[in-house]
Amino acid sequence: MKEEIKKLIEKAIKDLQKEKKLPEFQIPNISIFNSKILSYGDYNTDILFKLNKIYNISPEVIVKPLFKKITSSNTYDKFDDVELLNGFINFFIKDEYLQNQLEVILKEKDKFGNLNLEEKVHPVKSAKGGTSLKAKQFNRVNIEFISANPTGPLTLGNGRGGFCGDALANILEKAGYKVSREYYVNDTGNQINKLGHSVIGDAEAVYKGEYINELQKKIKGNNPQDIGEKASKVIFEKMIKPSVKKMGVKFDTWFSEKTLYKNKEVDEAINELSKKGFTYESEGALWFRSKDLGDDKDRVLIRADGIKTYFASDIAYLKNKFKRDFNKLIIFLGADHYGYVARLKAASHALGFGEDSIDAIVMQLVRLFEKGKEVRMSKRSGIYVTIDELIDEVGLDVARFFFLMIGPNTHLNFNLDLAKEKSEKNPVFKVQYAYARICSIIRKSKNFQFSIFNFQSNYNLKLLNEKSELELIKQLIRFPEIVEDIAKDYQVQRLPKYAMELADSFHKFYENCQVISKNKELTKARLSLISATKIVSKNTLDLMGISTPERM
RNA sequence: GCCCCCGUAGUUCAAUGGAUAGAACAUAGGUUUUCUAAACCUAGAAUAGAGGUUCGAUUCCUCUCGAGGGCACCA
Repeated sequence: MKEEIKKLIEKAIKDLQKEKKLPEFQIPNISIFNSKILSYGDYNTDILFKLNKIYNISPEVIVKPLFKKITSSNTYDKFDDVELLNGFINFFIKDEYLQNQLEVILKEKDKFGNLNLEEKVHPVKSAKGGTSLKAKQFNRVNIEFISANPTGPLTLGNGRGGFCGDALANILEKAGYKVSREYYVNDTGNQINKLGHSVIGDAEAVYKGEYINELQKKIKGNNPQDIGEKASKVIFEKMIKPSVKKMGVKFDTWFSEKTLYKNKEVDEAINELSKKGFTYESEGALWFRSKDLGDDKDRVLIRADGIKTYFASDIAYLKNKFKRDFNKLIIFLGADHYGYVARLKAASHALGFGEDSIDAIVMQLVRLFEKGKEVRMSKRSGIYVTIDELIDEVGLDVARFFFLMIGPNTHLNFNLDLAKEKSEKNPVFKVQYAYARICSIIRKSKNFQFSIFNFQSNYNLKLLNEKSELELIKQLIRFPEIVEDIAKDYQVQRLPKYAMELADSFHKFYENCQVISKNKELTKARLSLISATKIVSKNTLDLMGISTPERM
């Protein structure tokens, strides 16, 4: 709907420009809002303010002709009213249009909300000022998340990134992108050595916890590197992979850092940077000129002792991803890895891939609180809550909803006791309950020869004219808009919020309208409505990876 | 010291620069002979502080206060 209003306004402005009633100018991005207040319609736009601000077009000049243009086109097959108020244009959707949308939902079913966003990518301006002819398409997306070192169990922080990454991947797929989920396994390097020391239990031990004690029983020896590798394999296979499975996340690729070394890709990457003049030697080490490319300082690729840094393999990894033909990389990072962003973008630029091919989503850390005081979580101290513990305590659905509700920029204060208590009152149940209620009604409706699978277009949907019925349909048609918004700004928390609003609208409808009644026509119309609601609820919950119980 | 992020109701969180700042939990009260009361209805309750930009600021800018993270030839 938002898209249609946008087009309507764009066309009106263009027409006025053709008629010389408006000067030529590039039409800015037109924002369409869901109105918060009934009297302001269903949707509204602030475009008049924008035109005034950007092009200094005084309202007197534009308001009347534009408004006339909008209202004179065949607008009224969709709107009851388009009105001008306080500088906003408010749109009131026609009931009939809403009622007809149910048929669309019932036909598209699980495909309702599918988009083709990659076709809408804007042309890119080149550095010289011209506009490049080939529109840049970010349609093959690689999304990397969790990527925790194989040195210990997955923590709440890993879980947060995991759930958000997985949900975003689902949403991007829904929006029409080809998406690949990837976990980067740092199976070589210094931390493996430290893990070895920890298992041996010598003076250089850094990791602590029950699992280290367990590993000590199984793995014997005194070569830290050797033991570290063995231990990390066990951790990866017996802890991380099962946790990921428990989280309901499926990765397409588990990418091993080691293979980058085996295949000489690290050397190749360094050579390429050197050839292009982005490196120099100093104090016996090889440096990358990241400072020239927007980073705080230059970074070491090969240390004076000949060991390649983690960052060197990171560049090789970056190159590898682009070589696999991905043109958009999304990387979820914990706030403690914030420093990577600038150097990764620098590396991407140096390798000849645009900086805008990489989107780093920095998730703020999860902080653990107990009895009002913060407990510092760290794998090294052995104090942390694992994602397994949380799922065991509250269940997967609650855990997912819990993390998805919170925006990535928010510092999350976590209290396990509160989470347990909250699990019984978690809003996810309100959403699932709505779904179960719908299923229950449909089960009871068998006598009406109604089925979602054979919706008859002769059902009289015009009977759906109660306020709560129309409000519910308005929620339903917002679904594709929500998918689009999230695909663009990655703010995953909009999805659980929408799920709650949808459930809310359904529960209100349920209180006001009896679905199964003696009135057969009305019953069929209302069954159509709740069936459409069932579809959209399921589509929403599926994107979040949350189950849809038919009974509760 | 420099960089990033945050500060919103008693609590946990929302709000692409838009109109009267939303939920949930908690608190106080109400609703069930009708399709599931894990629901619905009602009430109270918030933008850390001071300036600035704007027709309009929770949102952008500056400063102050407060919390967290990052600034390695570690990963």
